Amino acid sequence: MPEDPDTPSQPEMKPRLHGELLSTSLLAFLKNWNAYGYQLSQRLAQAGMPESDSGTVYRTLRQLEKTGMVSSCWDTSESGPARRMYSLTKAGELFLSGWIEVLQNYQSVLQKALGDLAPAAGVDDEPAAGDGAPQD
Amino acid sequence: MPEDPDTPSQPEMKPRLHGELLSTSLLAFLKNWNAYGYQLSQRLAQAGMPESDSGTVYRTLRQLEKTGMVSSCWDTSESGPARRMYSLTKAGELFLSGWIEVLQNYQSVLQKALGDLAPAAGVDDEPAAGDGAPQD
DNA sequence: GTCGATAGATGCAGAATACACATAGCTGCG
DNA sequence: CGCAGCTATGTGTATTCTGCATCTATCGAC
Repeated sequence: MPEDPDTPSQPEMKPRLHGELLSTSLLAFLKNWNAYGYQLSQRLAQAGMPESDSGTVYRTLRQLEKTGMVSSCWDTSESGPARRMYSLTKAGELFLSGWIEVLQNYQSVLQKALGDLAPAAGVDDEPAAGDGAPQD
Repeated sequence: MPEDPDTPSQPEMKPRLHGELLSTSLLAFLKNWNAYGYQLSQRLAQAGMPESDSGTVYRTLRQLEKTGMVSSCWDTSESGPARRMYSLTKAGELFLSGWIEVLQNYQSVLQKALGDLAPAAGVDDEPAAGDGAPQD
């Protein structure tokens, strides 16, 4: 399909939860709440997150298990298909807390940029690097 | 590479900034501040973000331009190699503000989960996440 | 038996990424 | 000059990740 000058075939830039956003969201849910994939997938949607592919959720959970962030076991106590119950490991907690600084910086960057949302004291034209004056 | 039973070859789960985290960080920096790739790459590190591959930063910027989020032009006013100056477009601003809701939910999820884990920081506490505690 | 909901997983094509490397302009220095 | 080192932007490529469709399987209702 040739591209017309009138119809820009720009790829959509719609928000989607995956990668580290998804991983950390899952870990966060598991912090105080053991759960299984299907449940987590639904909570994500209920929490107002952009819709995630359930296949990706399951794969992400397995990968988190492979890296030792979570552990799982089958739960057949209830009727219905067996569920793989996940729980956060020590390593997962550490990883999660390590992400806090990253996320806080990230939030800070975004809120500074958006000015009106951040109740910060002063909004400068220059981006304050937070840790100090950037020297070139 | 075969894995030795002695050396746990678990993939490292270190925080890394890419994908939408990287894209939105770059857009945020450009909100009030026109800049070029090398500069942005350094600001990212100065802002406390995990180190990002500069190649990825350049490619991400080009991709953001392709999707109309930013625009660029060469700057040869200073001595040294030419710089590709980027500036945020209207579409970029809209996309950025559209991300705020996602981010607020994301922050809310993490902050709820991390409540007791997070180091004491003067982060604004705004529990407006719609639902309450997760329950079965 | 068939339908739908639950619960988990995989195959595949296309996209994104990390790492190494390439290019080019400029500065300092012996 | 030659040459190293920094600035500034990119590319090649193998690997990984993602979205979508599809598949298995259990259970209750009809």
